[in-house]
This record gives sequence, C-alpha cells and structure tokens, in this order.
Amino acid sequence: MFSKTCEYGLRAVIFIAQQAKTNEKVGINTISEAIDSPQAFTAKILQQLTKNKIIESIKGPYGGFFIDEKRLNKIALSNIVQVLDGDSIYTGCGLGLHQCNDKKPCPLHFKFIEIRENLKKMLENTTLLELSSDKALADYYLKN
Amino acid sequence: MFSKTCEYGLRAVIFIAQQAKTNEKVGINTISEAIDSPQAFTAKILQQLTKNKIIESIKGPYGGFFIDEKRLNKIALSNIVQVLDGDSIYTGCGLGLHQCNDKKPCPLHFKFIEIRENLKKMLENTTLLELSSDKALADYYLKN
DNA sequence: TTAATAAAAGATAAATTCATCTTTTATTAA
DNA sequence: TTAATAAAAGATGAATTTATCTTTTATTAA
Ligand code: FES
Ligand code: FES
Repeated sequence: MFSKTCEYGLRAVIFIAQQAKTNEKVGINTISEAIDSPQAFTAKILQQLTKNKIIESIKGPYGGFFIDEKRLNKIALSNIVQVLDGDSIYTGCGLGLHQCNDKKPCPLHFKFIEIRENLKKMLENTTLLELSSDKALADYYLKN
Repeated sequence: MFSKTCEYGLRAVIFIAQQAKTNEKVGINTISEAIDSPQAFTAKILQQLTKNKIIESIKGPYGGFFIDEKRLNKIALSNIVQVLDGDSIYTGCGLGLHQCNDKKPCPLHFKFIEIRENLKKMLENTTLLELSSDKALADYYLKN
C-alpha cells in the first residue's frame, strides 16, 4: 500500500505528535527506537518532512524534532502521504494505466475509485490531534 | 497499490479471458501489444500464472495462452493478486508493523482494516467472467 | 572560545523490483 | 525427419527503493 519511507514517516510523525502534548522535542535516536525503524533512514525521511513544514526541527544540544501543538489538528495523514509517496495513491489507475479517467476507464475503474476515495477520505479525516489523544496513546502501538 | 508485476498480470489475464469467449489462444506478442506492457517481462509473469493454474499455455505453432471458458466464473482477481503479490495487501499492517492484529493495533488499524476488507471483497467478487462480457469489452480499456 | 550535541547534507552501498536477452523444450506442418 | 514457431527456463542487467556512513552546520553550556 504505502512505501517503507511512508510507513516509517507516518509512524515517526505520530510519535512526535504524541510528544507534542508535553511540548517535548525528541531526537532521532528516541524516535527510531520508539517506532522500530532504521535510524539513519528515518532521519532522511524526517529531513524531507521538515523541509515540507510537516514537522519542525532544531539542531544542537536540547534540539530534536517537534510539532507545534496548535497545529496538530491541521495536519492530516494525507499531508504526510502526499509528501512521501506523492498522489499516485489518490489518482493513479489500479491496473497501472498511464491515466485514470472516466472517459477511458480500465475494467476495474469504477470499483477501484470507490476504494481509493475511501482511503483518501480516511487519511484526510485522520488528524494528528486525534492520534495523539490520551486514549490513542493508551490503546495503540507504533511497533510490535 | 499493486506491483508492476501484478498490474501487468491482471491486464494480461483480463485480455486472455476476453479472447477465451471465442476460444482463441493468444501469443505473448499480441498480449503485450494489447495491454502495452514490456513483452519479455510479461512473458515471465504469465509463466508464473501458468504454473499456478490461473491460465494455461501450449508451446509451438498455433500455441499461446488461454483460459478455459468454463473457468472464467471461478477465477477472481483476488486469485491473481494472491499469486503475484502475495497476501500482504489482504493482511498487512498499513503502517508496516510486523503483525497486524486487534490485540496490538497500530493507530490506523480499525480504520485501515475496513478499507483493506473492501478491497479484498471487491477483488474476490470480481471474476473474469464479468470482465470478459460483451459490455465490459465495449466499455473498458486495457491501455491508454 | 571551546567542546559537546544533534540535525542537515552528501556520498555510497545493499536489496529489491523491473526488465531484457539467450538457450532450451515442446509442438506443428511440410 | 526437418524447419519453423512459441512458450519455458535461466542468466544477466538496469532502475528504484531501502539503508548506511561520513562530513558539515547550527546550537548550547561550560
Ligand atoms: S482507469 Fe484504472 S482505476 Fe481509473
Ligand atoms: S495493526 Fe496496523 S493495520 Fe492492523
């Protein structure tokens, strides 16, 4: 479904969001530990997300990655997927035709766009605020 | 969503199924032309599908790939995806956790399994018979 | 100012996916 | 039987994704 890059990115951002509640910055070491991902690779991904203003970072001692708590409700999972995997998941043909459109649909088109739309809506409607609630923190896991 | 292998495989099998209506065998050349896919690569994919009894093949002059018309309603897209991409799309965690299960769910689990299940059902309920109907042949495209 | 810390940036490497090319095997018709 | 045809099998190569390592830059506290 998503690339490894996107999977790690989503998990990392959710973890950072959960720390935002306590206004804490977290280092790459802590993050990759918490989500069980390759550290250097995860660092590269967070670099991309920083450039794209999804998260923020500060260098040096006491530095790390963080998200302004006030923005938690503005950032949806769709934004992260967009940055890391582009929009092929939202607009691409399920059978790999160069263009997905109603005029020249592939045999799966009308069934496929429904699922694609549901996925899109789900990602758009799921914000970091929701995922960093106390209940979310208690009930869900970022590694296993 | 699907790998290139799976995309080409699905398109190829649908094309072969459409020819089954007229009891015709089709060569790899014709197939890759019809679905706009790399020929040698598609041949490898069809080899796998033949081994897995999704389609049949005969070597030599007047040979080619074909599907017994009577089996068109037995073969669902899920069978093809299973052979080419395995079942990670049906059972894997959306955020890439090693195991997807209700006991230790990722933050996206309950939203994700809904979409995953819809995709699964859609693929299970879509048979080659449906996709090789006259209407399907008239209305849909396998390349663009 | 200096030493320590941590992310950014850049180079490189491993693994996987995507793709092609060559040789072999099976089948057919002449 | 022979030549032609077409898929199977195997080897190899290119591209992309995944991952690591090294150097640089920014920040902090002593
Ligand atoms: S054309 Fe294939 S999904 Fe739209
Ligand atoms: S645990 Fe992530 S989707 Fe089920």
